[in-house]
Amino acid sequence: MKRWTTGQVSKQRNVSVRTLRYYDQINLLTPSFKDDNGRRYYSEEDLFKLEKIIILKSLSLPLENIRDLLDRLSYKQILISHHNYLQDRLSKLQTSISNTKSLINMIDLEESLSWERVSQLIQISQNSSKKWIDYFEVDEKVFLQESIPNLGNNDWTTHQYISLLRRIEWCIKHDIKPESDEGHQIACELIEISNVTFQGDTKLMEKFWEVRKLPSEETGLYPISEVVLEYVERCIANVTGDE
Amino acid sequence: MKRWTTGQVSKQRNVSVRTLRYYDQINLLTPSFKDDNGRRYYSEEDLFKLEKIIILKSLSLPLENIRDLLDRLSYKQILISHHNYLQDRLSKLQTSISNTKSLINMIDLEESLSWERVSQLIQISQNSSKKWIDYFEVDEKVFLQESIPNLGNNDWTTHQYISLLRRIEWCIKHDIKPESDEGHQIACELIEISNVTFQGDTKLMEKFWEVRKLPSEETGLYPISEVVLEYVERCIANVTGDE
DNA sequence: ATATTAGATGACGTTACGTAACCTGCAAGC
DNA sequence: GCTTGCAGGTTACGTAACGTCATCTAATAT
Repeated sequence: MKRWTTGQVSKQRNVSVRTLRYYDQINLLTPSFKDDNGRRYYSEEDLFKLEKIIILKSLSLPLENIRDLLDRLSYKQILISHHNYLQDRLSKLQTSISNTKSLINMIDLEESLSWERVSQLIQISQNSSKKWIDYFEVDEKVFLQESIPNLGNNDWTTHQYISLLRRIEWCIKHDIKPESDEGHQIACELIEISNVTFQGDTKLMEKFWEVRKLPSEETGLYPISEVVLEYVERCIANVTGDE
Repeated sequence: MKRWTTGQVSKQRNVSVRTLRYYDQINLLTPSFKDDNGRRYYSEEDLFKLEKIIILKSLSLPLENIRDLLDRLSYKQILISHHNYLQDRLSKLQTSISNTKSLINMIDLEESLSWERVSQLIQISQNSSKKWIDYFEVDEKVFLQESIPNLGNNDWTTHQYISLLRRIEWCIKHDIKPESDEGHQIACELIEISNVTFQGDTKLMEKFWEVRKLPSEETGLYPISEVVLEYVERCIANVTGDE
């Protein structure tokens, strides 16, 4: 049976020796064997445990909780929750990116930017209200989401739409034509989002846009005004007619 | 001229009152006006400054550096570097997700998973070697990258490829046929990556795959063995012949 | 024989605040 | 007039997850 010293584990797993000693100290990961001189030796099982710890830590749950959970969770459970977590961050990131792009565009267009605009856009991407525990209860839901991705409760699409709609409203207000560069960009992003959401299922997509036209009380979706819809259609018509 | 108290700013910008006092304390953001009683009052300019701070903080650069930089950077510069940062994180996140998915798949296939596999896949997505400064020097490069995305130095595609190649090698070693589900999945992901990279330019794509066949010394790319290439081609043939 | 490693321990430092204890000025209600 | 509550203030200590010395020991390399 092989055993590794702190230094070896440190290099292999890319954690500091100090960290390993710390984990020993707080009884999170005690090496399964100790020398007469107090040297730590880690077994293969210990390494697996460490791996678990690293993953759980990346869910940003505190070490104290990890200690309590570690033995009660299977590798698969951990990985799935990790996956949930990553997906969540992905969606938020994408919203952030889209907003940041909008801001940069606005600066280019306006030179100076109005205060409300900035604060509105930035505020959305802030607070990460979810706690780590949220990534666990889901269970089988993941696999469902994997086969029918990004529809319904997965909120990144929604955020994306809302962000785009804001931009469109802003364009309308500032009388920027759908034929302009900004209009072109909006169309492209809209198409991309639709593609991601419906994965090429054009029928489903059309149906979705039909639903969008209904008042929001009936659908529970973010309402879209007639003006915006018209604008969107003109944007897209402009692009698809292009080539 | 309007002025806001700590409490108002706190609510509006979603930072704690303590944070505002702290920023005052360390001379990062001193309100432009103070009461006889020591009450802080923030001007609109102060709020803009706070916004800058929040963005810079999200680049995870320490407050001390922010203090030194704050007045020397325009809003646009900050936003662009922020954008760079977000893009970087996005690419890493996507690699992480892909790796995590692979791991989950492996558990499903093998029930137990081999140690080396796990560690290999996880290690890639770790250390974020980049420092915040890296997001600044770039300047005009961003816009170039925006028009020709994901080619060359942008390393998320590379990571994706490498991760996929690892999976393929693993499949070959375990004698999993390209016609299997796993093979199908690999083909799908390959196609998706290619689409993202080349944005539908099939000619460029084919050329790229030709280049891939050359030995790596000449191209500087990650080398692909003949076996793998053949496997890939069989996977893809299998999918495109499908429907 | 000596120098260099690779390990160990103990103690203090760090960041960006949270939190508790306690004080102040002012408007509203009794 | 008095209390009460609230929104503001200060001072001071606490926190997480280690990083960073300083100092010590055992084993290996030259």
